[in-house]
Amino acid sequence: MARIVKKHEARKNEILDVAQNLFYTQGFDQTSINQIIDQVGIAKGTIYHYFKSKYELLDAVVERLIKQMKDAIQPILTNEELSAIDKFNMTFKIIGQMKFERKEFMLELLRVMNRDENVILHQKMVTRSIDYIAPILAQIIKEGIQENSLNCEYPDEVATYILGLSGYMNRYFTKIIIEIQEGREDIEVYMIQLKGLERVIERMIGAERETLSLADETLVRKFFTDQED
Amino acid sequence: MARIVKKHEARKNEILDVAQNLFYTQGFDQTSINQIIDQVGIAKGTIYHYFKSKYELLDAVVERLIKQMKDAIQPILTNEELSAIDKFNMTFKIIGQMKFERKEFMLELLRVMNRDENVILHQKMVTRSIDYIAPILAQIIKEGIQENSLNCEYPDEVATYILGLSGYMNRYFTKIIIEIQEGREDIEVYMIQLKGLERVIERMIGAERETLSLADETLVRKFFTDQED
DNA sequence: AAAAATAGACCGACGGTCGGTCAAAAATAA
DNA sequence: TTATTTTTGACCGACCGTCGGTCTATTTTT
Repeated sequence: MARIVKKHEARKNEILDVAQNLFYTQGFDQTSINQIIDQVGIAKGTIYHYFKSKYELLDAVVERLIKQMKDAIQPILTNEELSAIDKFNMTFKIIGQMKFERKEFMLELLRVMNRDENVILHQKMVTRSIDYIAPILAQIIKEGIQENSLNCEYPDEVATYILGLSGYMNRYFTKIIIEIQEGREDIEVYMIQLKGLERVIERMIGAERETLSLADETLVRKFFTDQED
Repeated sequence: MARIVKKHEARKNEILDVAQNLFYTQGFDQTSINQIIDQVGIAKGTIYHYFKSKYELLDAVVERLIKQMKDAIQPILTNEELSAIDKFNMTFKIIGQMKFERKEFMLELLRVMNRDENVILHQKMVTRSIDYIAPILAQIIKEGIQENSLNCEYPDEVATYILGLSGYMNRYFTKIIIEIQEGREDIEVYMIQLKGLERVIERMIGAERETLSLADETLVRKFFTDQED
Protein backbone atom coordinates (compact mmCIF):
# COMPACT_ATOMS: atom_id res chain seq x y z
CA MET A 1 0.00 0.00 0.00
CA ALA A 2 1.13 3.51 -0.69
CA ARG A 3 2.87 5.20 2.17
CA ILE A 4 1.35 8.53 3.14
CA VAL A 5 3.19 10.51 5.78
CA LYS A 6 1.54 13.22 7.83
CA LYS A 7 2.26 15.48 10.79
CA HIS A 8 1.82 13.76 14.12
CA GLU A 9 -1.07 15.89 15.38
CA ALA A 10 -2.86 15.82 12.04
CA ARG A 11 -2.85 12.05 11.87
CA LYS A 12 -3.77 11.74 15.52
CA ASN A 13 -6.79 13.96 14.98
CA GLU A 14 -7.77 12.00 11.88
CA ILE A 15 -7.81 8.84 13.95
CA LEU A 16 -9.75 10.53 16.76
CA ASP A 17 -12.33 11.88 14.31
CA VAL A 18 -12.97 8.49 12.77
CA ALA A 19 -12.94 6.70 16.12
CA GLN A 20 -15.35 9.19 17.69
CA ASN A 21 -17.76 8.85 14.82
CA LEU A 22 -17.66 5.06 14.87
CA PHE A 23 -17.90 4.79 18.66
CA TYR A 24 -20.93 7.03 18.52
CA THR A 25 -22.74 5.36 15.66
CA GLN A 26 -21.86 1.76 16.43
CA GLY A 27 -20.77 1.68 20.04
CA PHE A 28 -17.35 1.00 21.46
CA ASP A 29 -17.47 -2.79 21.58
CA GLN A 30 -18.99 -3.03 18.14
CA THR A 31 -16.24 -0.94 16.57
CA SER A 32 -13.13 -2.87 15.63
CA ILE A 33 -9.65 -1.48 15.28
CA ASN A 34 -9.66 -2.81 11.71
CA GLN A 35 -12.71 -0.72 10.88
CA ILE A 36 -11.00 2.38 12.18
CA ILE A 37 -7.74 1.85 10.32
CA ASP A 38 -9.58 1.01 7.09
CA GLN A 39 -11.57 4.23 7.30
CA VAL A 40 -8.55 6.35 8.16
CA GLY A 41 -6.49 4.56 5.53
CA ILE A 42 -3.58 3.44 7.71
CA ALA A 43 -2.09 0.13 8.77
CA LYS A 44 -2.59 -1.76 12.00
CA GLY A 45 0.77 -0.81 13.41
CA THR A 46 0.22 2.87 12.78
CA ILE A 47 -2.71 3.24 15.12
CA TYR A 48 -0.72 1.54 17.86
CA HIS A 49 2.04 4.03 17.21
CA TYR A 50 -0.41 6.70 18.40
CA PHE A 51 -2.48 4.88 21.01
CA LYS A 52 -1.30 2.07 23.26
CA SER A 53 -4.65 0.28 23.29
CA LYS A 54 -8.25 0.52 22.19
CA TYR A 55 -9.20 1.79 25.65
CA GLU A 56 -6.58 4.49 25.49
CA LEU A 57 -8.07 5.59 22.19
CA LEU A 58 -11.47 5.79 23.88
CA ASP A 59 -9.95 7.86 26.66
CA ALA A 60 -8.51 10.28 24.15
CA VAL A 61 -11.84 10.62 22.35
CA VAL A 62 -13.67 11.37 25.60
CA GLU A 63 -10.99 13.75 26.78
CA ARG A 64 -11.24 15.77 23.59
CA LEU A 65 -15.03 15.93 23.80
CA ILE A 66 -15.07 17.08 27.42
CA LYS A 67 -12.42 19.71 26.74
CA GLN A 68 -14.60 21.08 23.94
CA MET A 69 -17.53 21.16 26.34
CA LYS A 70 -15.55 22.93 29.02
CA ASP A 71 -14.34 25.56 26.56
CA ALA A 72 -17.92 26.23 25.52
CA ILE A 73 -19.06 26.67 29.11
CA GLN A 74 -16.15 28.67 30.48
CA PRO A 75 -17.24 32.07 29.04
CA ILE A 76 -20.56 31.88 30.89
CA LEU A 77 -18.73 31.86 34.21
CA THR A 78 -16.98 35.16 33.66
CA ASN A 79 -20.04 36.95 32.37
CA GLU A 80 -20.84 39.31 35.23
CA GLU A 81 -24.23 40.31 33.90
CA LEU A 82 -25.69 36.88 34.61
CA SER A 83 -27.16 35.77 37.91
CA ALA A 84 -26.14 32.44 39.38
CA ILE A 85 -29.34 30.74 38.33
CA ASP A 86 -28.99 32.17 34.82
CA LYS A 87 -25.51 30.72 34.58
CA PHE A 88 -26.87 27.43 35.77
CA ASN A 89 -29.55 27.40 33.12
CA MET A 90 -27.17 28.44 30.37
CA THR A 91 -24.64 25.80 31.31
CA PHE A 92 -27.18 23.03 30.96
CA LYS A 93 -28.54 24.50 27.79
CA ILE A 94 -25.10 24.48 26.20
CA ILE A 95 -24.34 20.95 27.31
CA GLY A 96 -27.68 19.91 25.86
CA GLN A 97 -26.99 21.72 22.61
CA MET A 98 -23.60 20.04 22.20
CA LYS A 99 -25.22 16.67 22.57
CA PHE A 100 -28.12 17.27 20.26
CA GLU A 101 -26.53 19.23 17.48
CA ARG A 102 -28.06 17.41 14.58
CA LYS A 103 -31.37 15.64 14.88
CA GLU A 104 -30.86 12.72 12.49
CA PHE A 105 -27.44 11.93 13.84
CA MET A 106 -28.72 12.19 17.36
CA LEU A 107 -31.51 9.68 16.90
CA GLU A 108 -29.10 7.06 15.61
CA LEU A 109 -26.80 8.01 18.46
CA LEU A 110 -29.49 7.52 21.07
CA ARG A 111 -30.39 4.12 19.72
CA VAL A 112 -26.77 3.01 19.98
CA MET A 113 -25.98 4.61 23.31
CA ASN A 114 -29.01 3.00 24.87
CA ARG A 115 -27.75 -0.53 24.26
CA ASP A 116 -26.38 -1.92 27.50
CA GLU A 117 -23.12 -2.97 25.92
CA ASN A 118 -22.26 0.63 25.17
CA VAL A 119 -22.22 1.98 28.69
CA ILE A 120 -18.48 2.44 28.66
CA LEU A 121 -18.41 5.51 26.46
CA HIS A 122 -21.30 7.06 28.35
CA GLN A 123 -19.88 6.30 31.78
CA LYS A 124 -16.49 7.66 30.81
CA MET A 125 -18.17 10.86 29.67
CA VAL A 126 -19.95 11.23 33.00
CA THR A 127 -16.86 10.55 35.08
CA ARG A 128 -14.70 12.94 33.11
CA SER A 129 -17.43 15.58 33.02
CA ILE A 130 -17.58 15.42 36.79
CA ASP A 131 -13.85 16.07 36.93
CA TYR A 132 -14.04 19.00 34.53
CA ILE A 133 -17.50 20.50 34.94
CA ALA A 134 -18.27 19.96 38.64
CA PRO A 135 -15.83 22.65 39.81
CA ILE A 136 -17.48 25.11 37.45
CA LEU A 137 -20.92 24.20 38.71
CA ALA A 138 -19.74 24.42 42.32
CA GLN A 139 -18.45 27.91 41.73
CA ILE A 140 -21.76 29.00 40.29
CA ILE A 141 -23.57 27.58 43.32
CA LYS A 142 -21.21 29.42 45.67
CA GLU A 143 -21.87 32.66 43.81
CA GLY A 144 -25.57 32.02 44.23
CA ILE A 145 -25.14 31.49 47.94
CA GLN A 146 -23.33 34.81 48.25
CA GLU A 147 -26.03 36.49 46.17
CA ASN A 148 -28.56 34.88 48.54
CA SER A 149 -30.45 33.44 45.58
CA LEU A 150 -29.34 29.90 46.44
CA ASN A 151 -28.85 28.03 49.68
CA CYS A 152 -26.82 24.88 49.92
CA GLU A 153 -24.66 23.32 52.62
CA TYR A 154 -22.33 21.26 50.44
CA PRO A 155 -21.87 23.11 47.13
CA ASP A 156 -18.86 21.07 45.96
CA GLU A 157 -20.55 17.77 46.66
CA VAL A 158 -23.92 18.87 45.30
CA ALA A 159 -22.23 19.86 42.05
CA THR A 160 -21.05 16.29 41.57
CA TYR A 161 -24.46 14.94 42.56
CA ILE A 162 -26.14 17.06 39.92
CA LEU A 163 -23.79 15.87 37.20
CA GLY A 164 -24.03 12.27 38.34
CA LEU A 165 -27.80 12.50 38.38
CA SER A 166 -28.10 14.20 35.02
CA GLY A 167 -25.65 11.70 33.61
CA TYR A 168 -27.86 8.90 34.74
CA MET A 169 -31.00 10.66 33.60
CA ASN A 170 -29.57 11.16 30.15
CA ARG A 171 -29.51 7.41 29.80
CA TYR A 172 -33.03 7.13 31.07
CA PHE A 173 -34.20 9.91 28.79
CA THR A 174 -32.78 8.26 25.70
CA LYS A 175 -34.86 5.20 26.51
CA ILE A 176 -38.00 7.30 26.77
CA ILE A 177 -37.20 9.28 23.63
CA ILE A 178 -36.77 6.08 21.63
CA GLU A 179 -40.07 4.79 22.97
CA ILE A 180 -41.83 8.03 22.06
CA GLN A 181 -40.28 7.85 18.59
CA GLU A 182 -41.67 4.37 18.17
CA GLY A 183 -45.08 5.48 19.40
CA ARG A 184 -44.95 3.27 22.45
CA GLU A 185 -44.83 6.16 24.90
CA ASP A 186 -46.39 9.59 25.29
CA ILE A 187 -44.48 12.89 25.14
CA GLU A 188 -45.92 13.85 28.50
CA VAL A 189 -43.91 11.13 30.25
CA TYR A 190 -40.79 12.90 29.08
CA MET A 191 -42.09 16.31 30.05
CA ILE A 192 -42.92 15.11 33.56
CA GLN A 193 -39.48 13.57 33.98
CA LEU A 194 -37.92 16.83 32.85
CA LYS A 195 -40.07 18.91 35.19
CA GLY A 196 -39.41 16.52 38.04
CA LEU A 197 -35.69 16.77 37.50
CA GLU A 198 -35.86 20.56 37.42
CA ARG A 199 -37.77 20.73 40.71
CA VAL A 200 -35.40 18.25 42.31
CA ILE A 201 -32.26 20.10 41.30
CA GLU A 202 -33.83 23.33 42.51
CA ARG A 203 -34.22 21.72 45.91
CA MET A 204 -30.69 20.40 45.84
CA ILE A 205 -29.20 23.84 45.32
CA GLY A 206 -31.87 25.61 47.35
CA ALA A 207 -33.25 27.71 44.50
CA GLU A 208 -36.68 29.26 44.24
CA ARG A 209 -39.32 27.00 42.71
CA GLU A 210 -39.70 27.20 38.92
CA THR A 211 -36.52 29.22 38.44
CA LEU A 212 -34.52 26.39 36.93
CA SER A 213 -35.00 25.39 33.32
CA LEU A 214 -32.98 22.52 31.92
CA ALA A 215 -34.55 22.69 28.49
CA ASP A 216 -37.01 24.94 26.74
CA GLU A 217 -40.42 23.24 26.87
CA THR A 218 -41.71 24.48 23.51
CA LEU A 219 -38.44 23.49 21.86
CA VAL A 220 -38.65 19.99 23.29
CA ARG A 221 -42.23 19.60 22.10
CA LYS A 222 -41.25 20.87 18.67
CA PHE A 223 -38.50 18.28 18.50
CA PHE A 224 -41.01 15.48 18.85
CA THR A 225 -43.85 16.85 16.74
CA ASP A 226 -41.62 17.90 13.81
CA GLN A 227 -40.53 14.31 13.31
CA GLU A 228 -41.54 12.87 9.93
CA ASP A 229 -40.43 9.26 9.61
CA MET B 1 -13.92 -36.17 30.24
CA ALA B 2 -16.37 -37.88 32.53
CA ARG B 3 -19.93 -37.00 31.85
CA ILE B 4 -21.76 -35.54 34.83
CA VAL B 5 -25.46 -34.90 34.48
CA LYS B 6 -27.36 -32.66 36.86
CA LYS B 7 -30.82 -31.20 37.30
CA HIS B 8 -31.41 -28.22 35.07
CA GLU B 9 -31.84 -25.65 37.84
CA ALA B 10 -28.92 -27.01 39.88
CA ARG B 11 -26.48 -26.73 37.00
CA LYS B 12 -27.84 -23.33 36.05
CA ASN B 13 -27.23 -22.07 39.57
CA GLU B 14 -23.75 -23.55 39.59
CA ILE B 15 -22.93 -21.59 36.47
CA LEU B 16 -24.49 -18.44 37.89
CA ASP B 17 -22.52 -18.79 41.14
CA VAL B 18 -19.20 -19.11 39.36
CA ALA B 19 -20.01 -16.39 36.85
CA GLN B 20 -21.14 -13.98 39.56
CA ASN B 21 -17.98 -14.56 41.53
CA LEU B 22 -15.72 -14.09 38.53
CA PHE B 23 -17.60 -11.05 37.22
CA TYR B 24 -17.25 -9.50 40.65
CA THR B 25 -13.58 -10.28 41.24
CA GLN B 26 -12.30 -9.77 37.69
CA GLY B 27 -14.88 -7.74 35.88
CA PHE B 28 -17.15 -8.79 33.04
CA ASP B 29 -14.83 -8.15 30.10
CA GLN B 30 -11.89 -9.75 31.85
CA THR B 31 -13.79 -12.95 32.55
CA SER B 32 -13.79 -15.41 29.67
CA ILE B 33 -16.34 -18.11 29.02
CA ASN B 34 -13.47 -20.60 29.16
CA GLN B 35 -12.62 -19.54 32.69
CA ILE B 36 -16.20 -20.05 33.77
CA ILE B 37 -16.59 -23.49 32.25
CA ASP B 38 -13.23 -24.61 33.64
CA GLN B 39 -14.25 -23.56 37.13
CA VAL B 40 -17.68 -25.14 36.89
CA GLY B 41 -16.20 -28.21 35.30
CA ILE B 42 -18.31 -28.32 32.15
CA ALA B 43 -17.71 -28.10 28.43
CA LYS B 44 -18.17 -25.13 26.12
CA GLY B 45 -21.35 -26.41 24.61
CA THR B 46 -22.99 -26.96 27.97
CA ILE B 47 -22.92 -23.36 29.04
CA TYR B 48 -24.50 -22.34 25.74
CA HIS B 49 -27.21 -24.87 26.39
CA TYR B 50 -28.19 -22.77 29.41
CA PHE B 51 -27.40 -19.24 28.25
CA LYS B 52 -27.60 -17.98 24.70
CA SER B 53 -24.69 -15.55 25.09
CA LYS B 54 -22.25 -14.07 27.54
CA TYR B 55 -24.49 -11.02 27.87
CA GLU B 56 -27.49 -13.17 28.65
CA LEU B 57 -25.45 -14.82 31.37
CA LEU B 58 -24.68 -11.38 32.77
CA ASP B 59 -28.36 -10.50 32.65
CA ALA B 60 -29.21 -13.62 34.61
CA VAL B 61 -26.57 -12.90 37.25
CA VAL B 62 -27.87 -9.37 37.73
CA GLU B 63 -31.48 -10.51 37.75
CA ARG B 64 -30.79 -13.02 40.51
CA LEU B 65 -28.95 -10.46 42.62
CA ILE B 66 -31.69 -7.88 42.33
CA LYS B 67 -34.38 -10.41 43.14
CA GLN B 68 -32.46 -11.32 46.31
CA MET B 69 -32.28 -7.63 47.16
CA LYS B 70 -35.96 -7.12 46.57
CA ASP B 71 -36.88 -10.09 48.74
CA ALA B 72 -34.76 -8.65 51.56
CA ILE B 73 -36.46 -5.27 51.30
CA GLN B 74 -40.05 -6.34 50.79
CA PRO B 75 -40.78 -7.17 54.50
CA ILE B 76 -39.88 -3.63 55.53
CA LEU B 77 -42.67 -2.28 53.41
CA THR B 78 -45.41 -4.23 55.13
CA ASN B 79 -44.17 -3.49 58.65
CA GLU B 80 -46.81 -1.08 59.90
CA GLU B 81 -44.87 -0.07 62.96
CA LEU B 82 -42.32 1.81 60.92
CA SER B 83 -42.65 5.42 59.78
CA ALA B 84 -41.92 6.31 56.17
CA ILE B 85 -38.51 7.75 56.97
CA ASP B 86 -37.65 4.66 59.04
CA LYS B 87 -38.52 2.45 56.09
CA PHE B 88 -36.38 4.65 53.91
CA ASN B 89 -33.41 4.34 56.23
CA MET B 90 -33.80 0.60 56.64
CA THR B 91 -34.08 0.04 52.91
CA PHE B 92 -30.76 1.75 52.28
CA LYS B 93 -29.16 0.01 55.20
CA ILE B 94 -30.13 -3.38 53.84
CA ILE B 95 -28.95 -2.55 50.33
CA GLY B 96 -25.68 -1.38 51.83
CA GLN B 97 -25.35 -4.52 53.92
CA MET B 98 -25.88 -6.77 50.93
CA LYS B 99 -23.12 -4.99 49.11
CA PHE B 100 -20.65 -4.95 51.96
CA GLU B 101 -21.18 -8.34 53.51
CA ARG B 102 -17.58 -9.32 53.88
CA LYS B 103 -14.86 -6.74 54.24
CA GLU B 104 -11.97 -8.50 52.50
CA PHE B 105 -14.09 -9.56 49.56
CA MET B 106 -15.50 -6.11 49.29
CA LEU B 107 -12.17 -4.37 49.07
CA GLU B 108 -11.11 -6.54 46.15
CA LEU B 109 -14.54 -5.96 44.69
CA LEU B 110 -14.24 -2.21 44.93
CA ARG B 111 -10.87 -2.23 43.26
CA VAL B 112 -12.25 -4.19 40.35
CA MET B 113 -15.55 -2.38 40.02
CA ASN B 114 -13.79 0.93 39.90
CA ARG B 115 -11.90 0.09 36.72
CA ASP B 116 -13.57 1.81 33.80
CA GLU B 117 -13.78 -1.33 31.75
CA ASN B 118 -16.09 -2.92 34.29
CA VAL B 119 -18.94 -0.49 34.16
CA ILE B 120 -21.28 -2.91 32.49
CA LEU B 121 -22.08 -5.04 35.52
CA HIS B 122 -22.50 -2.00 37.71
CA GLN B 123 -24.68 -0.16 35.22
CA LYS B 124 -26.89 -3.18 34.69
CA MET B 125 -27.32 -3.42 38.45
CA VAL B 126 -28.39 0.21 38.64
CA THR B 127 -30.82 -0.08 35.75
CA ARG B 128 -32.42 -3.26 37.02
CA SER B 129 -32.54 -2.03 40.61
CA ILE B 130 -34.47 0.97 39.41
CA ASP B 131 -37.01 -1.31 37.75
CA TYR B 132 -37.44 -3.36 40.90
CA ILE B 133 -36.71 -1.00 43.79
CA ALA B 134 -38.00 2.35 42.54
CA PRO B 135 -41.67 1.36 42.87
CA ILE B 136 -41.00 0.30 46.46
CA LEU B 137 -39.25 3.57 47.22
CA ALA B 138 -42.04 5.51 45.54
CA GLN B 139 -44.62 3.82 47.71
CA ILE B 140 -42.68 4.69 50.84
CA ILE B 141 -42.48 8.32 49.74
CA LYS B 142 -46.22 8.39 49.06
CA GLU B 143 -46.88 6.99 52.53
CA GLY B 144 -44.68 9.71 53.96
CA ILE B 145 -46.64 12.35 52.08
CA GLN B 146 -49.88 11.04 53.52
CA GLU B 147 -48.32 10.93 56.98
CA ASN B 148 -47.23 14.53 56.34
CA SER B 149 -43.65 13.66 57.24
CA LEU B 150 -42.50 14.05 53.64
CA ASN B 151 -43.41 16.45 50.88
CA CYS B 152 -42.67 15.75 47.28
CA GLU B 153 -44.34 16.66 44.00
CA TYR B 154 -43.14 13.78 41.84
CA PRO B 155 -42.72 10.72 44.08
CA ASP B 156 -42.42 8.18 41.25
CA GLU B 157 -39.82 10.21 39.42
CA VAL B 158 -37.92 11.16 42.57
CA ALA B 159 -37.68 7.48 43.51
CA THR B 160 -35.82 6.81 40.26
CA TYR B 161 -33.66 9.90 40.73
CA ILE B 162 -32.57 8.71 44.15
CA LEU B 163 -31.61 5.27 42.90
CA GLY B 164 -29.93 6.66 39.81
CA LEU B 165 -28.02 9.14 41.89
CA SER B 166 -26.94 6.68 44.55
CA GLY B 167 -25.97 4.26 41.81
CA TYR B 168 -23.67 6.79 40.23
CA MET B 169 -22.38 7.96 43.56
CA ASN B 170 -21.52 4.42 44.57
CA ARG B 171 -19.00 4.44 41.77
CA TYR B 172 -17.61 7.73 42.91
CA PHE B 173 -17.53 6.55 46.51
CA THR B 174 -15.53 3.45 45.67
CA LYS B 175 -12.86 5.70 44.20
CA ILE B 176 -12.67 7.63 47.45
CA ILE B 177 -12.67 4.48 49.57
CA ILE B 178 -9.76 3.05 47.59
CA GLU B 179 -7.88 6.30 47.97
CA ILE B 180 -8.47 6.33 51.73
CA GLN B 181 -7.29 2.73 51.87
CA GLU B 182 -4.11 3.71 50.12
CA GLY B 183 -3.59 6.64 52.45
CA ARG B 184 -3.96 9.19 49.68
CA GLU B 185 -7.21 10.63 51.02
CA ASP B 186 -8.71 11.45 54.40
CA ILE B 187 -11.71 9.67 55.91
CA GLU B 188 -13.46 13.00 56.35
CA VAL B 189 -13.79 13.39 52.58
CA TYR B 190 -15.94 10.30 52.54
CA MET B 191 -17.93 11.36 55.59
CA ILE B 192 -18.70 14.71 53.97
CA GLN B 193 -19.80 13.01 50.75
CA LEU B 194 -22.08 10.76 52.74
CA LYS B 195 -23.53 13.62 54.78
CA GLY B 196 -23.96 15.66 51.64
CA LEU B 197 -25.86 12.89 49.95
CA GLU B 198 -28.10 12.45 52.99
CA ARG B 199 -28.96 16.14 53.12
CA VAL B 200 -29.59 16.20 49.37
CA ILE B 201 -31.90 13.20 49.40
CA GLU B 202 -33.75 14.71 52.36
CA ARG B 203 -34.43 17.77 50.25
CA MET B 204 -35.47 15.65 47.29
CA ILE B 205 -38.16 13.87 49.29
CA GLY B 206 -38.93 16.89 51.46
CA ALA B 207 -37.92 15.30 54.75
CA GLU B 208 -36.87 17.07 57.92
CA ARG B 209 -33.18 17.86 58.13
CA GLU B 210 -30.98 15.19 59.75
CA THR B 211 -33.72 12.56 59.70
CA LEU B 212 -32.19 10.50 56.90
CA SER B 213 -29.29 8.16 57.57
CA LEU B 214 -27.81 6.21 54.70
CA ALA B 215 -25.14 4.57 56.84
CA ASP B 216 -24.24 4.51 60.51
CA GLU B 217 -21.40 7.01 61.02
CA THR B 218 -19.59 5.14 63.79
CA LEU B 219 -19.79 1.92 61.79
CA VAL B 220 -18.30 3.60 58.73
CA ARG B 221 -15.46 5.05 60.78
CA LYS B 222 -14.84 1.67 62.37
CA PHE B 223 -14.60 0.11 58.93
CA PHE B 224 -11.71 2.36 58.02
CA THR B 225 -9.86 2.44 61.34
CA ASP B 226 -10.05 -1.34 61.90
CA GLN B 227 -8.10 -1.93 58.72
CA GLU B 228 -4.72 -3.53 59.27
CA ASP B 229 -2.85 -3.91 55.98
C1' DA C 1 -38.11 -43.61 20.59
C1' DA C 2 -37.97 -38.84 21.66
C1' DA C 3 -36.09 -35.13 24.23
C1' DA C 4 -32.76 -33.07 27.09
C1' DA C 5 -28.09 -32.64 28.54
C1' DT C 6 -23.21 -32.86 27.77
C1' DA C 7 -18.82 -32.91 25.43
C1' DG C 8 -15.16 -30.87 22.87
C1' DA C 9 -13.29 -30.02 18.18
C1' DC C 10 -13.70 -26.24 15.50
C1' DC C 11 -14.40 -21.39 13.48
C1' DG C 12 -13.74 -16.55 12.19
C1' DA C 13 -12.95 -12.15 14.23
C1' DC C 14 -10.75 -9.63 17.44
C1' DG C 15 -7.04 -6.74 19.89
C1' DG C 16 -2.47 -6.46 19.93
C1' DT C 17 2.79 -7.46 18.65
C1' DC C 18 6.80 -7.37 16.09
C1' DG C 19 10.43 -6.87 12.82
C1' DG C 20 11.31 -4.03 9.61
C1' DT C 21 10.90 -0.02 5.79
C1' DC C 22 11.60 4.58 4.46
C1' DA C 23 11.88 9.53 4.09
C1' DA C 24 12.80 13.73 6.45
C1' DA C 25 15.51 16.18 9.68
C1' DA C 26 19.66 16.83 12.36
C1' DA C 27 24.45 16.33 12.94
C1' DT C 28 28.88 15.97 11.01
C1' DA C 29 32.49 16.29 7.63
C1' DA C 30 34.17 18.34 3.40
C1' DT D 1 27.97 26.03 1.71
C1' DT D 2 27.47 21.63 0.29
C1' DA D 3 27.82 16.68 0.67
C1' DT D 4 27.54 12.73 3.69
C1' DT D 5 26.18 10.23 7.60
C1' DT D 6 23.24 9.39 11.47
C1' DT D 7 19.06 9.49 13.85
C1' DT D 8 14.25 9.79 14.34
C1' DG D 9 9.67 8.38 14.18
C1' DA D 10 5.73 7.63 10.99
C1' DC D 11 4.28 3.74 8.76
C1' DC D 12 3.45 -1.07 7.16
C1' DG D 13 1.22 -5.74 7.32
C1' DA D 14 2.11 -10.63 8.43
C1' DC D 15 1.41 -12.90 12.39
C1' DC D 16 -0.17 -14.52 17.21
C1' DG D 17 -3.00 -16.02 21.00
C1' DT D 18 -7.59 -15.47 22.79
C1' DC D 19 -12.15 -14.77 22.57
C1' DG D 20 -17.27 -15.69 22.03
C1' DG D 21 -19.83 -18.70 19.72
C1' DT D 22 -21.28 -23.00 16.59
C1' DC D 23 -21.86 -27.65 15.39
C1' DT D 24 -22.35 -32.42 15.68
C1' DA D 25 -21.73 -36.59 18.01
C1' DT D 26 -22.81 -38.98 22.08
C1' DT D 27 -24.91 -40.10 26.42
C1' DT D 28 -28.59 -39.80 29.76
C1' DT D 29 -33.27 -39.19 31.07
C1' DT D 30 -38.12 -39.49 30.25
